[in-house]
Amino acid sequence: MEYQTDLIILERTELFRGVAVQALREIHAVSYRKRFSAGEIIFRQDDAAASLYVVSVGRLRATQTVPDGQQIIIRYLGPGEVAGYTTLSGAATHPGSITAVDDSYLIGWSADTIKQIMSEHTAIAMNAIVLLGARYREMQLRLRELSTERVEQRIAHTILRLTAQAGRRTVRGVEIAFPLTRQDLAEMSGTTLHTVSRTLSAWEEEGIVDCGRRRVIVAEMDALTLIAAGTSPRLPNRL
Amino acid sequence: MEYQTDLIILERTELFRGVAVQALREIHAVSYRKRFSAGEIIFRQDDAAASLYVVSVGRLRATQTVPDGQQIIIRYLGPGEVAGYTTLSGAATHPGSITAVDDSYLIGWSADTIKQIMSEHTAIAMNAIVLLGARYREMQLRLRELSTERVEQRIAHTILRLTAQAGRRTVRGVEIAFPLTRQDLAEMSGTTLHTVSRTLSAWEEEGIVDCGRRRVIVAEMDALTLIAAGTSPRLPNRL
DNA sequence: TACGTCATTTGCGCCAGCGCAAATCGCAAT
DNA sequence: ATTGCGATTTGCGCTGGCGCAAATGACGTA
Repeated sequence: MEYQTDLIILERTELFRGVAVQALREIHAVSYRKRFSAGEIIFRQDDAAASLYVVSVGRLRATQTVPDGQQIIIRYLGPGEVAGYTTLSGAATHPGSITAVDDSYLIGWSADTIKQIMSEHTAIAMNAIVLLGARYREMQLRLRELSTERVEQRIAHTILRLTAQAGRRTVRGVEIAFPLTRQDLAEMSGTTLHTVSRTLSAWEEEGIVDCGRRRVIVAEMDALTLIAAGTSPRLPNRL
Repeated sequence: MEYQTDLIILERTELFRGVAVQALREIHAVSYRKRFSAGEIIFRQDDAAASLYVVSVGRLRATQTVPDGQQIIIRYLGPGEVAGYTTLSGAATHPGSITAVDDSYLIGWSADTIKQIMSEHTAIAMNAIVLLGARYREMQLRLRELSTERVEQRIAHTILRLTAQAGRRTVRGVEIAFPLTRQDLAEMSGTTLHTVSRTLSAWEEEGIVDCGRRRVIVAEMDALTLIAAGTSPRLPNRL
């Protein structure tokens, strides 16, 4: 049944979209399965790029670290998403690290295998192009946000992005479906955990969010969207 | 001879690397040539992504604009570089604008044509993946810089990147080979033209750079590299 | 040569958000 | 329960760098 599950994941993965089931079986046959516990490191920054994974179960976090210890979070990866695109694009080493934030099962291929697969299946190469294009565009957007918006807007955008990617409807609102500290939010928004904390407290007071330890629930999506757009009334002393 | 020149450009373009000359001729045969004067717009943000260009002669600037008029510069494109990768990756519209900063000649293909070409030549699809991967990594790097570094370092990084991309050796140092305002530098570094001006003035005083109207020459590459790395002595009142 | 336009420089004041530090809280394990 | 650790909150002071505005300078044009 793991076999079944993995096949279903592969079918749904952007990278393998439109590939015939028969081909998918072959691709699956040359893959390997690997388990990582929460906190384990999948790739370490600057390690040789030797494999590519698709997340089957769990969640990963991609980060970039600076020598002095600071780091930023590039993105989170959920089921069906691809970790290690660097392996596709032929770079020698990983530009960042990838860590499991939940216990995770990954489906993997060696660099050679995946290149072989791509050259045999044009559709997959095309999918890779689409996938990388989308990520590139997302980065452009974030770069723009970071350059032009103030902290409150950026935090709002970050949270909105997370709900879109891993939101779960609950009675109290949309919950981000994995543990997330203030520090994490700060590393995604380009600020400090202190500022995130203050901002969330203010929003909580207004009933826009409802959050606790490592948990964020968005109660009023619309209000958050307004803040993200920068069109919010901008209360004189929101903080 | 334009035909000759274009073929040489295509041969050297990352996108067509490793493609047989014969195939390249065919690819060239289905392309069109287009001239843009300095200041003309090649793509407008949110326009339909209908074509892809390779720069033959000249230089382009890719930007992203926010409704309120602010913009950031994503990158500059010189001879041999690809404008409109969005067309490759199947997005409906351009995520930003592209403008000619010098008089430029571009070699273009329609969206359908380029997709056709890619599906016939796997090597080109692979090149596209490499190309997008490199750009994605560059964006990750810039995002990290913008999140973790202070203005002075970011400006230094920006200038170093530009010299690497379009540097020209002169007796006075390495010159950035196209007109570049303080505002442009600001939009690449995530700051304001005022701060860029102040910073350059300080550097000029120390003999690190030598710049004028729309022109930057780096006299002491090493000093700039140190500043970029954040290891510079950090004079108490550098500004 | 004079003029208009655009780029650049620079002074000055201010404030968003950072850094530090201390207190509190919540969860898990013993 | 108790203890311990990590997450979170919050107060306080400071400052990097922004915003405004005015002056100056460089270049193209008539």
